[in-house]
Amino acid sequence: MNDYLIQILTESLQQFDLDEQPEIRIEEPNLPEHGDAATNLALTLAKPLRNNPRTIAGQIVEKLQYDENKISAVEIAGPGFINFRFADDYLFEELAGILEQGTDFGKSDEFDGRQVLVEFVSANPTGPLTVGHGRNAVLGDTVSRLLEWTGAEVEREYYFNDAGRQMRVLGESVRARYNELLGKESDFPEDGYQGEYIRDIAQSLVDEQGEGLLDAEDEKPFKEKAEEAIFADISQTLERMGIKMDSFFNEHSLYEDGKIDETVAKLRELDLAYDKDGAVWFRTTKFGKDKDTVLVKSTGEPTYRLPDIAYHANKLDRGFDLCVDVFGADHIATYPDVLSGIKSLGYDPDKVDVVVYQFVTIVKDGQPFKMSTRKANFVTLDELMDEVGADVSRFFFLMRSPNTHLEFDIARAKEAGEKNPVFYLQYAHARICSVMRKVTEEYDFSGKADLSLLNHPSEITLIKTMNKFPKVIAHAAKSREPHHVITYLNELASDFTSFYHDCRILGEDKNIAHARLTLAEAVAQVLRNGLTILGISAPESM
RNA sequence: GCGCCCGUAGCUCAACUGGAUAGAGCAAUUGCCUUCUAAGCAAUAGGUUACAGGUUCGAGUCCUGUCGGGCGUACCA
Repeated sequence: MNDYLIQILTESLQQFDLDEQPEIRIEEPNLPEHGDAATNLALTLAKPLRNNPRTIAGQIVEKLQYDENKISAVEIAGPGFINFRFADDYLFEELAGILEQGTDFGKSDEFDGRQVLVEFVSANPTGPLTVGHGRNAVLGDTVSRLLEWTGAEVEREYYFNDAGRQMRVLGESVRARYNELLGKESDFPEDGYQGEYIRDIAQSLVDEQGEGLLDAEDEKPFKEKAEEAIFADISQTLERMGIKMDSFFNEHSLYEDGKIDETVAKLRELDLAYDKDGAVWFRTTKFGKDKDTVLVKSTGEPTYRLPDIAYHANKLDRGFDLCVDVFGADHIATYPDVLSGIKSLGYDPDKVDVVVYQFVTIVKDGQPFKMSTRKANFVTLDELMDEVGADVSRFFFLMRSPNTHLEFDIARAKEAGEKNPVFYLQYAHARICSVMRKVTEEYDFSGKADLSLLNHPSEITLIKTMNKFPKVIAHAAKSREPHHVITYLNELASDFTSFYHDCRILGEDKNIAHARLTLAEAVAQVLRNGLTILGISAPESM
């Protein structure tokens, strides 16, 4: 419809002597009196044409030729908006289209054929995933789903590093617990991981190896065991949330294939890297920073920035058209350096895009809950799902814009009723399924329903709301903001329940019942498609 | 100090990226179950969009400044 409006408006614009074609934007008015679609075209033309917007709007409308099967009215309103009203026939056609498209309704070709890598979670295996990782994981997965719905081919990747200091400390922590379990002296590392899971891992080592590791040369066997156990745990947690990674990328491989050294060498060639005080520095002052940044410490160990640059170069080498990174606001500082780095190396930084999300605050018993992985004072994702389930968890992580702090009120999420917004959507779906079951017992429909019988305001509103779905998905995908889908589904569910209360199906005349049932089926389809994108189930009964 | 993000109803948050009278949910008040799920519907109340300027036909949205909050600002990730 948008394309059609733009087309007829463009034709009408030919009456003017314009230097360049203005961009025509169609928007949806927030008041129903203002029609179904509107354009501010006349307002933007006021300046170049040096005329009053209302006069221009009049001239545009005067010459406008439109199909009355699609548009029933065109009005000029306010300062010079042109408002369009859709014809009912057009709406009925669209409604029939929704059912024809079925599980594909909402898909578009916005990102058609593009190869996209979405990197997310990327937590080092030092402990169970926490609620903070949860937001990351669900955002990454849902952004992936959105991109898939808009035509992209998506690979989900998990980036990790099992070679750094964190992992060494992890190994030492396990070793200390292991010794402890065997009644030996242990010096638990000062900044060690204190969680109970460390003891469990140590215990399994005792079970498997007995005292065999007491005189191990270093922490390596402990580290390896921990990594294995923790990764198994992480994968299981992700699976529970409906997340399946396509690839795991170990930072270590960048050292093995020489990419780290290569990156430094290239930066040196460009005079963007230099030695000072035994370290290698990245000339970030060239990119507008007030300080240069260390790439390789004097110990010879790179800082995280260097592998990050090499890793992104690697992603682009693999031929992806777009690389999306999902990370928390605390990592934002490295992002400009990575972009500067890959740009210097000759890659297109526009192909890298970042979803930054703000922190999650868990509210337990009305009190904010401070978390720290090392001190083992956290809420794990598994604990969260034990409490509220995967559907509710996903929904809560997605319902806010990534850019805003997320307050996760466990008590509220646990209420299976009114206060919990997830159920509102699922309930609407379950209700439709229930009606469908009952109606098909009572009636015997054959052929297609006569949709022109739908003329109640609630019915018309519902159809219009459904028609917005593909646009919402495309917008959410482009902006990488899944919360738009939730906002939309709430509106749809709300419009449906109004319809449900205003218009009965069971007990009505057969033809009306058939038309309304068809409408309800379409709503169920859209709800299902939307929930599928969010990774939330659509139960048939509750 | 500097950089990034944010400040919208009592609370948690939207607002199609500059459009018309700023919207939902929760909490509050009031109606509605012998009829397809009341996990619901309808209605009322709640606002100087932190503050002060500016840009223009038009600002919650853009620019400047002030105040308040979060996160960075490590040879930690």
